[in-house]
Amino acid sequence: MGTKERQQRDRDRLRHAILTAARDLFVTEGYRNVSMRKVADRIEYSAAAIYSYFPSKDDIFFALAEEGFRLLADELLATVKDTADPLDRLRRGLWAFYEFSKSNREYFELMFVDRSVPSLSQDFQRFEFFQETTARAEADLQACIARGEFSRELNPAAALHVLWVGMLGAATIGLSQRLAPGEDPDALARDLLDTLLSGFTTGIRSTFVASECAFHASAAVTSTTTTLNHA
Amino acid sequence: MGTKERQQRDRDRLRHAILTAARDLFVTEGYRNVSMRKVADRIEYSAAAIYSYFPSKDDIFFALAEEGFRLLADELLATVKDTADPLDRLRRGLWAFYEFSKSNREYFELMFVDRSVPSLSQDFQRFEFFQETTARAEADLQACIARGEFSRELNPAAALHVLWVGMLGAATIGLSQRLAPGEDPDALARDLLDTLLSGFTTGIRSTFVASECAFHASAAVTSTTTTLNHA
DNA sequence: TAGAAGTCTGAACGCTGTTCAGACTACGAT
DNA sequence: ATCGTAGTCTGAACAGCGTTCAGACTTCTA
Repeated sequence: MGTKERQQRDRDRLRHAILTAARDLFVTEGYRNVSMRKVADRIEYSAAAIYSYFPSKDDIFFALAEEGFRLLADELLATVKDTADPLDRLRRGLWAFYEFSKSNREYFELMFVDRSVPSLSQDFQRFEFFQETTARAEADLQACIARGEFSRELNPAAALHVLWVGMLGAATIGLSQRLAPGEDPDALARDLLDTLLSGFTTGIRSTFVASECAFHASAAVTSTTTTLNHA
Repeated sequence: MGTKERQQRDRDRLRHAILTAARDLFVTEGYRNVSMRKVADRIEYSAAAIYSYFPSKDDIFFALAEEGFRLLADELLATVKDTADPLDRLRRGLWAFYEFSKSNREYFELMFVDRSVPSLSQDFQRFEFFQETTARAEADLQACIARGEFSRELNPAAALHVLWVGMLGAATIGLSQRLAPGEDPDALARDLLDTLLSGFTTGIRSTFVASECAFHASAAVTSTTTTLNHA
C-alpha cells in the first residue's frame, strides 16, 4: 500500500529542493548565473535528474516568477493593511511596488522586465496576483474619484495601468543603472509618482485639449481610441 | 611609405565589417542570439580574429549602443524639427522615444534596459547624446514654464527625467510583453504621457500636499529631498 | 635576404542546456 | 523466492558559448 503516495511525496520533496536551490543561486548570484549543473550540485543530483521534474530551465524560472508574484502580493497587502485613506493606500502600494524592485531585484526583473523566459510573456495575465491586487487598487482609485480627488472621467483600470507602468519605468532605470552618479533613482521615483497622481486631479486635462488634438492628428499616433477616460 | 596608413585603413575596414555583421545579426535575431562565431562566419574570419579588434563581446555591444544613441538622437531631432510649439515638441519627442523602443527593439533594450553589458551602466552618462538632447528638451520645458503651461516651481532637469523615465516604463512593458492580449501598449503609453504632462500644470500639486506629507513622514520614504520642485 | 612586426587560425579550455542509453533500485505478481 | 516491470538516476555525449594561445603565414624594414 501507500507506495504510490510515498513516491509522490518524494517527488514533491525533490521538486521543492530543486526550486529552493535555484532560488538561492538566483537571488544571490543573479538570474544569468544560475546553471542546471550548479542547481544539481546543490541538491547532490546529476543535472540530468532535474529534467524529470522540470521540462526545461525556463520552467524553473516560471515557477520562481509565480513565487515572486505571491511575494509581491503579500508585500503590497502588508503595506496597505493599516491605511484607510484610498489615496494613501495607492501611494503606499505603488511605492512598495517600486521598493520591491530594489529589495528583490532578481525576482522583479524576471517578473516584469526580462525577455529571456518566453513563457512568462505568454502566461502573464494568468497569475491570480493580478486579479486580487488590481481589484483592490481599482477600488481605491474608484474611491478617489468618488471623493473628487481624481477626475470624474477617469477610467480606473486604465489609470491603474498608467500608475504602475510609470513606476515600472523608475524601477527599470534603477535596475539597469542608467543614471549619472549624482542622480538619485529614489527621488526620481517619488517625483514620478507625485506627477502621475497630480495628473489625475479634476479638470487638469482640459487645459491640454488644444495641443492634444494637434498631437493626435499627427502621423505619430495611429490609434484613435482613448482608454484613459470613459467615452 | 603609406604602409602604416594602409594598414590602419584595413584595420578600420575590418572593424567596421565586424560591427556591421554584429548589427545585422543583432537586429534580426536579437541580442541574445549573437555569438562571436556567428559574427566571424559572416565576415569570413575566425572567431579569434575578432579579439584583435574588440577586447570582448561586450565591447562590440557597447559600440552598438553608442550607435543606438546616435540613431535615437537623429530620430528625435528629425521628429521635432518642424515643430515650433515647445509643448508639442516635448510631446512629439517623448512619443518618438517610445516609438523608437518598438522600431528598434534590440537597440533600445541594449541602451536602456539590459543589465548584461556592465560597461553600459558605468559609462552611460558619457554619451554626448545626453548633453545635446536633454539640453534641447530642458529648454522646451523651460519655455512651457515661462508660458505658464507648467508649474513655475518645476525643475526642468528633474521634470525631464520624470517624463522620459515614465515613457521608459511603457516601453519596457511593451518590449517584455507583460500585458494581457486585449491591452494596447500604445494606448497605455499615450495615457501615461498625457497624465505626466497634466501633472506638471500649474497649481495642481498643492492639492496633494496634505497626503504627501503623510506619505513622506512614513517609513517608506527615507529621502527627504525633493528634486522636482525648486527649493 | 634575414629579421622583425603584424595578422590570422585551429585547437583547446571550461562553461552552457539538453538528450539518451543503460545501470540500478524497488515494487507487484506469480 | 523469483521474475519482470516500472520508475529513477547517472555518465557520457552533442552542439553551442566566450575566450586564450602557440604557431603558421604574410608583409614590411633594414
